[in-house]
Amino acid sequence: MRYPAAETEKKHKRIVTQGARLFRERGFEDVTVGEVMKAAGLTHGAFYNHFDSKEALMTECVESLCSVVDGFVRHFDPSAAGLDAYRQHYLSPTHRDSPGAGCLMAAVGPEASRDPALKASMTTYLRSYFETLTSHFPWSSKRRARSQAIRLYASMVGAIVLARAVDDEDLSKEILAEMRDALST
Amino acid sequence: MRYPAAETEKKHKRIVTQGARLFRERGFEDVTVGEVMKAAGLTHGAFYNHFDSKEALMTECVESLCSVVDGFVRHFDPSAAGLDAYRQHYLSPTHRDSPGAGCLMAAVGPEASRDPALKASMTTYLRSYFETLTSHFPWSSKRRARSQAIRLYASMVGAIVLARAVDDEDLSKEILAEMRDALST
DNA sequence: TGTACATCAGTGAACGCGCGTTCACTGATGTAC
DNA sequence: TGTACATCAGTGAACGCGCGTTCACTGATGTAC
Repeated sequence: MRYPAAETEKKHKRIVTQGARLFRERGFEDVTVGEVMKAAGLTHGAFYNHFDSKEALMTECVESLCSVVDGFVRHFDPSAAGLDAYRQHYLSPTHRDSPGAGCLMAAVGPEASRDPALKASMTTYLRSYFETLTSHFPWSSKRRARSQAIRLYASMVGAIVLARAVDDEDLSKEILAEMRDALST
Repeated sequence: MRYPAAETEKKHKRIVTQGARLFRERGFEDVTVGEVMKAAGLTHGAFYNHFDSKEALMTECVESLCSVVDGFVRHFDPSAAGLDAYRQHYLSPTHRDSPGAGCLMAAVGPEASRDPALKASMTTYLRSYFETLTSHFPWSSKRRARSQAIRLYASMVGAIVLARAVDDEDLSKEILAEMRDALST
């Protein structure tokens, strides 16, 4: 049947939102088109009215996260305290345990690296992330802002990857705590 | 036909070696049992004479890398210069471009986190890695050795993940260079 | 030492399943008159 | 305003393919005698 015209774009966005969540939770390959559509409240057959392929959905999900991340970072106060709060949040057990709502790079970085189309989107994502961090927070000097943003982000991504890969809560917390201490200096 | 008894163990090891390489290059899920067997010079049907399942091969591959990593790290001189050489190597474009021969955590950390059996193996792997680093290199003090090893390793993993996720050689090199500079202080 | 036979790792066809994708069909919406 | 009809996003069965896994078969090796 024909559906309300205004609903179509809403449904499209819901598919992207759910895809972005599921892909971060379980990886691009493990999540099926049917699962994403079900999470968006539709059946799998309608998928190809919105996207050319699963690959097209994957890249659109990555692209959609650029502005999400930008908005998220700008939520924090543009002060030293805000930067500290951002760091604390990134390195928290809450973030570690919520990959579906967390950092894209830490969740699917290696998998995305192997797919040329995703890699292109990830490049845009990372550039945008660096620029947001560099411009939003007060770094020790203008010249070193970008360097410090890159170092901070890379270190935090590594810490979350390690903390998530580990079975032992104490070891996992130790890793997060070490990185929090290292970066708060 | 019956095969020379001494060959069986050699073939088993070849399967594990090729699996460990392919899984790091392309991820656990994307690599097929047939591909691993072909790389080991056998056909896929013989696989189940060596392993109960693909999952069993995956965990054995991770376990096999514990001693490989230990041997690799101990190749470096147990001095400040040796530690520096290790850092330089880890953060080199060569390592970035050779995931199949490189760091397991940077190659498949997020994917391994989602599989309980792999996660258990990864925990052993990471513990062993930390212990090797802590005991082999001369850190500023005995008390801070473990802290510094954890911080170093997590930071380097993050840098490689980011450097690999990026399409642009300049940006990728910038990330590696930033982390080299940050850690050589 | 020589002969007969049991063993068992390796082979490749086949199975079952789940995935991405396609397609004929549906029927409320929006439009033409 | 009311009526007839074309539209097109959504549905769910179906297709084709590749994967992990199974299995009947092979035949050189190792053993029994």
